[in-house]
Amino acid sequence: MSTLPVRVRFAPSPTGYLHVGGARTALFNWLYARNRGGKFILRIEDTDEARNTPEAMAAIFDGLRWLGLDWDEGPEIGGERGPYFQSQRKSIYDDYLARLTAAGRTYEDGGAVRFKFSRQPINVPDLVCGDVQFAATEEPDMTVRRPDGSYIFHFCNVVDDIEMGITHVIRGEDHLSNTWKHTDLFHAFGKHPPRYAHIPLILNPSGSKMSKRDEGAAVSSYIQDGYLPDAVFNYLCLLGWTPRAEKEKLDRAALITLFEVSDVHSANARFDMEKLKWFNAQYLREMSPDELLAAATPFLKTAGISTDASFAAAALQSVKEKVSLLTEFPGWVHFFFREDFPFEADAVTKLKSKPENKVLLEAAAAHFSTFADWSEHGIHKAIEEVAALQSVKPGVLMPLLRFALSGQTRGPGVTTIANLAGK
RNA sequence: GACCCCUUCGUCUAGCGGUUAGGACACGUCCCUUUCACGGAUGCGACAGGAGUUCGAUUCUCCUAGGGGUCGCCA
Repeated sequence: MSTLPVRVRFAPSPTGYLHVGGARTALFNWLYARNRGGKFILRIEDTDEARNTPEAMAAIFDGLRWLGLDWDEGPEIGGERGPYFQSQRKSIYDDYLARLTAAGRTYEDGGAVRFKFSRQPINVPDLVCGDVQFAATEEPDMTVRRPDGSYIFHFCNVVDDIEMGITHVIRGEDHLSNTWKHTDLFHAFGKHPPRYAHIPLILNPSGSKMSKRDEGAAVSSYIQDGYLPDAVFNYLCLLGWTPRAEKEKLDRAALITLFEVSDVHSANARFDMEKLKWFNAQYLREMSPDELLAAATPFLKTAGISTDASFAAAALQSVKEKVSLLTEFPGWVHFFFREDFPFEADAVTKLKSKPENKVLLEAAAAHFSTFADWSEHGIHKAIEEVAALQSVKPGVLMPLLRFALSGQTRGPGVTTIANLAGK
């Protein structure tokens, strides 16, 4: 048994946005490397100059970093086997092409260079799909270099995997049908192909491939929509893989320990935003007040709410089990931070229709103004006293007070609101 | 069209010849409760179809159907 140190790579092309499927591929590669004590390499496949954009490049880096997928070799990090941009590796490709030509495996065709397939049956052993047999091909020989001297994906991909010492290729199943071509190339170079693991695709809720128009296709959308990286990380793991554990909510350390690439399924999985939201809510709830304040502040700021107030962290805590996304916080806590908060129109009409409500509120206000013990306990006691004086149950007073204090019919406990808002 | 992968509740899945087919999300009901939630309990709900192998198929084989993917001088 070979015990080569594991070297895996994520090789995106900077031509659009970071696709959630790509992120999941990166995630599985990362998990595998971390589980095996190997290296996770980031390689940018930017051979198609016309389609590359700086924005797409930034989206890849930002998305991976947001998810906590740090790379051991690659852009901005460096490494022994660089450069890690294919656009900077032309001389290496030239060299490999020369070898192929010396072996009599290429020919020119209209200025382009084609690779002569072996036209033998090819077996692709796959850690996920098992042995996949491909009959001798009848496809036309594959172009590896364009007339302008630039190289084609399949060629660069194989050359780089050889040069970078990649031991395991974990990638989307959409590449499975082309893998025999890569195997043929490896053989032509006199190399053994790496171990392959083709992971299932992520489908949209209607069962077709996720595309830019589908909700949640871009990793950036999760950042914007108020998801937590740990929640997305956890959920993505569960799409195509079931950790051998009693529960589904698992932290990174546990996921690394449990990860086993041969446990990955071979069937495609549909994306379920509701379940992701559930995970997000779970992770939100276990955040400390400081962590939550830090995470939610940008979203509150966007809504025009400053979190400088000393009670900001406590205000967020008071509603954290009511929300699933960071973007929902402003709608739940805005009244803590401003004097002119809006009142729900329907509720205003409904409450005003009962004249006794006015009497009750005025009585409460009068009583509160004389009350000294402004703690949750003290406030609760005061409310009970007012209720007793007015001969109603405290439960009648609570909704009125909540509405007067917050303008809403939902929210934290009345005593909590009153206490945080201050006398 | 050819080739490749896949097929268990609505969704993600457990299962690796004998199970009352289990769990999670969602949904229904009940409890808790000053609202909204959380939480707890409970319910609804699946082996695509057909042959074969076997004492016995969700599980193994084949066929059909369906879904997805690949067949570029895109990656």
